[in-house]
Amino acid sequence: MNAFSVANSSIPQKIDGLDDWEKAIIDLFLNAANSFGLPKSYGQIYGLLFCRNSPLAMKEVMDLLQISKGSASQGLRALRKLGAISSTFAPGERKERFIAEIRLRKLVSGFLREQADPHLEKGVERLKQIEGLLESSNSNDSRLRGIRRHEILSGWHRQMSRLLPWVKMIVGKSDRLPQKNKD
Amino acid sequence: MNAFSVANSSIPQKIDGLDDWEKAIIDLFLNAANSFGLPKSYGQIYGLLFCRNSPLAMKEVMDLLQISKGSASQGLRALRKLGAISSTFAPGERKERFIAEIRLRKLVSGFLREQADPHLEKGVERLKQIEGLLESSNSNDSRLRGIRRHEILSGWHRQMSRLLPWVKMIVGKSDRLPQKNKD
DNA sequence: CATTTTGTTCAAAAAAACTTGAACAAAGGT
DNA sequence: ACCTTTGTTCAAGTTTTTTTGAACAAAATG
Repeated sequence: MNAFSVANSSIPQKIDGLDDWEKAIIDLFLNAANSFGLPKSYGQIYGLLFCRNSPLAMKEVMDLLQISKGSASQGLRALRKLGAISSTFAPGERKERFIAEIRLRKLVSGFLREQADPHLEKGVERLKQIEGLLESSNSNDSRLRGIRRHEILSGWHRQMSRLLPWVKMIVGKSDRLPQKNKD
Repeated sequence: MNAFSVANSSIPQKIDGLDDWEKAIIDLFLNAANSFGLPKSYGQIYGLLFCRNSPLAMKEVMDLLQISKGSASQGLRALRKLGAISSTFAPGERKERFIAEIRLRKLVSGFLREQADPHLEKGVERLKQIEGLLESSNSNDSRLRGIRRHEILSGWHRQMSRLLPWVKMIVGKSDRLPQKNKD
């Protein structure tokens, strides 16, 4: 190993203030966000905070990920609403600093609260609307079909309403990581 | 009620071969598909089939929903892959006819099989990739952070792998509809 | 074999979603 | 009061996804 080996291409790491493994994790969350129907930038932001021990300010997020003010602002706000990140104000400082929530149970329940629960509520309205349309239906065989379908949808709605609380409870109930018990 | 009342605007129904309640249900599934990250047209197609007792051919789907050949073809194929619809060939006929799967358990498990399971598999690869990057990391405090994060992600992966089978089992396990026991 | 029916594919058009950056507001500091 | 820092909002620009329809293939029919 001579002095040149440090410049060797096999040791890339930390080009833009991000380690290679951090980039990989950020990319992982970018893809995950996508599959959850969230904007890619939300995934990047969460991924970055997930990697870090200390809270980051919005400016740092913008610079490290090279995303715009608007994306950073909206992403951070949305993630906080989801309960995926939380913010702290360092004493004396004016700027808000963000940190990732890493408890899976919290992440899942936040996601379900923001995404699934509203749908269940809107579902109730929808069902009522369909009932209404069935009332004012000339009573032919179509109406009976409609009533059947309404029953099926009501059943689904009931089942989903039962399932979600279970999911929220089950995830994270199991053993925590065996290794170090730092918390 | 005189002869004019049948033309009254308060009795809309069945403009394009679809009853009002059917349009409402189709719209419901359109929105649902959207929230599941599927194209709207998939929702419409499923919604239409959900409403009907007898199987529909692709042409009928196209005409009733006023969507293109391409959308209908791709939508029907994708929905069948998801297990959300099944197809039959009427005896003697050449054309395929489609019918909706209405058992929630089947719908959920099909969706998870197609959407969630692949992600879990890709997750294993990702985790290995990150391990790799951590190997070739100069052992500073960043490396330790990386190892921690890798552990956390592994834990999440394990938990999700455990959760999904539960969800598949739980949904639909409960009572079927109380009313008529026609099946 | 020519024709009709049924269905697939895929490049281009249309629509939807996401990101950007400039304009604006609020809160300190000097 | 003025400047700087921090953050929000939103119209316009960019990217991604979805839809369309024309070209193609396969199978039955006369």
